[in-house]
Amino acid sequence: MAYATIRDVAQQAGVSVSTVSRALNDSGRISERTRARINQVIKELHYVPDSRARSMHSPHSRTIGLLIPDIRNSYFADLAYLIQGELLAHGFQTLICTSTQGDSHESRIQVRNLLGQHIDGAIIVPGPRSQETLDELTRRGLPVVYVDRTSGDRRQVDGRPVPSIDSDPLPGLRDAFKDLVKHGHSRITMVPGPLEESGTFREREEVFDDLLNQMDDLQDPTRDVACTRNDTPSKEGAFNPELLRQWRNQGVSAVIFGRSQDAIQVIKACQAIGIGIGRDLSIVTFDDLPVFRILTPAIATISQQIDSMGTRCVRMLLNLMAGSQTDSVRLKTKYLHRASVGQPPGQAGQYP
Amino acid sequence: MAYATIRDVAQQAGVSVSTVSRALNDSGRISERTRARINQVIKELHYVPDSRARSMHSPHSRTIGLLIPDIRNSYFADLAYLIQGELLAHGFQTLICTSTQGDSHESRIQVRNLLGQHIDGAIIVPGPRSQETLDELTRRGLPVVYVDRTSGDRRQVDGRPVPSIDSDPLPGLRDAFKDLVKHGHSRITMVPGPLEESGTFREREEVFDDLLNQMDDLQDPTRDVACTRNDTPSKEGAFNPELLRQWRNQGVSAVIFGRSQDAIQVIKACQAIGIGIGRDLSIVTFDDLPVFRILTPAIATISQQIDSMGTRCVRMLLNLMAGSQTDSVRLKTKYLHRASVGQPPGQAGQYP
DNA sequence: ATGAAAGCGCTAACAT
DNA sequence: ATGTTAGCGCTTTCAT
Repeated sequence: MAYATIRDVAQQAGVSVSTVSRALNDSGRISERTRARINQVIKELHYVPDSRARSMHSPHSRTIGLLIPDIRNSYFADLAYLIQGELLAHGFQTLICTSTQGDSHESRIQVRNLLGQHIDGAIIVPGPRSQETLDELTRRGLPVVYVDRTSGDRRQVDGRPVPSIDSDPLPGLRDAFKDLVKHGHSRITMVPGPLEESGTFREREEVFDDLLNQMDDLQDPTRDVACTRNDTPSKEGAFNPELLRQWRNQGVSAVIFGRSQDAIQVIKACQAIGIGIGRDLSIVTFDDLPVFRILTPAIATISQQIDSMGTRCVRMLLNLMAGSQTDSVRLKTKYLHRASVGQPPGQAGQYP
Repeated sequence: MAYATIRDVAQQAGVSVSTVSRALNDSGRISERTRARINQVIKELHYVPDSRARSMHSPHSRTIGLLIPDIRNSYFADLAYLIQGELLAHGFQTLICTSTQGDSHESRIQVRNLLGQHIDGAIIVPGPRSQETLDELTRRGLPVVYVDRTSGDRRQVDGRPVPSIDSDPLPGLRDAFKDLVKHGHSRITMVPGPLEESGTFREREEVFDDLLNQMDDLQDPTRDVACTRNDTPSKEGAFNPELLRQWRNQGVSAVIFGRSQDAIQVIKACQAIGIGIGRDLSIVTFDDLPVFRILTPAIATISQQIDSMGTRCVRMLLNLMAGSQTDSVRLKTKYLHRASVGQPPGQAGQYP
């Protein structure tokens, strides 16, 4: 139960604590003999240096905080996995904090905990909590990197913006659009995701709107769609079972989802009431989760380069901690066509 | 960048450090006036007490280590989520450590890190690493609970066994068996999962074998299956694409998976080569992941009560930390029939 | 009710 | 090459 201390080791080895400390850190000169003796004792006593006491001297705790909305989402789980691995490779520990999306009380506690640990930096997926609590972190000039989402134009105490790494929805969204049009869809709508939660969802919606407008001159029918969207009862931007009926009434034949959870909801709902995905309704969603590949039909996705997101954000943070200026990064999204995109109903046989 | 210290607060408030400390801990008597003044200064300075320095006095760090094999597995992600939430509710921080399953070097580092943090206890999903590294934790008499799997009959330094909470495969497996037989299957096999990784998989296999033997008197055909299994080239127990051909040759019409990953592999493989699940091949798998509900056909599962597993293991650990004897717990598994279980090919129309 | 002083486990000057 | 001494930020006697 009782942890052995450096003093126990010193005593047992018949040397002073500082000698043991030196042996621990390879600092200063030590005779091979005493070093061997000390290591011997360390083994015997199963001594492990107390990293807390250790970190009180250096300004570094070699611990990075990772704040993610919900680890149960496989997208974030992947991200966490990658980040923890990368950090470990650089000798840092990761303190993963997941908080229930909405619960600002809980997230406040989490942030407090992080701060209390005197973390060296933080990697954050900004959620709705951001504005309220994140200042607590950035205020002190703690190196922080935003991942997957940006969060307005938050600035650190020194006036520098918090660098972020996220993905540019345009390339993927554009190609998704093209693919849908190619398949004959003219009434396309979007379920962006909870708009109030992150600017990411808002941006996806805006880009979608822009694309619609650009198509305007070429594809008259899509015009209607823009109107369609305003009638949407889910102002929040998340999916809502009511939407299915509405789409049917308005002749919407394709939907793009800004958030995988919503897509999954729709897939379930469609299965329940017998709407054939890829036939009655074509869908595309952001985030290329493993699930989407094994569903029948497979779901077309707009993939974010999650691997490089994970590794690069760590690099960015380490850069920041080293004091160098670090710019925000946008990764390209990539559209992956799959069978969930088919022709609109009533056009069967028209197109290969 | 610089964190405010208790001294800064004391100075600013014009009191001594000990007074501030008292205000922080609600210990001792303090006049309302100074307390208010101190809290005021704390706010102004954004002071957060250093939990490391704090925990050096009490023998408690109020931090629990959580060791899980792979956070990307939604089953473990769920578990981690539940556990972290429950611990937070009890005022504990969770240090989540995920390590690549096989990498014993990495897991050793992780364990070192945990130990260095002077964690108050640990919740562990024992993996292959167990035997080698877990002793490091239990040896000191650190309160440890095993979750989801047991790990041989490891004992702590005081001779007490490490309590574990896992699930009894029998109820679910028995019902799965019944259901398969009811649907007319007589050649059933199992892919238990990586046997060397955990006794859990071995147990599932053994229970499966027992069930086969029990059926022996009643159902002659299942006898063949027992033989089938021994020919299996994957001694490790994990799925292997070769198996599909083999099953076809041997007339295996139903497979039970001890591990969801293997089931997912098979589903993919079947899709690729056009084997119809629930028609050509019936499958059942452990772990009722969300994926299995939305696949078509939906996959029959043997569900573990993950929610109570998550909350109860925390209770067990807290109990242990409080010094009380704690027994191991086995939760019941439950079979959930879904469309992935149909009749064997060639018997269509025979059974409703 | 508050302050002074000792000490938690460790590191980092200073000695020697 | 090793020991002594002072802290790191905090809690906790023991005084006052």
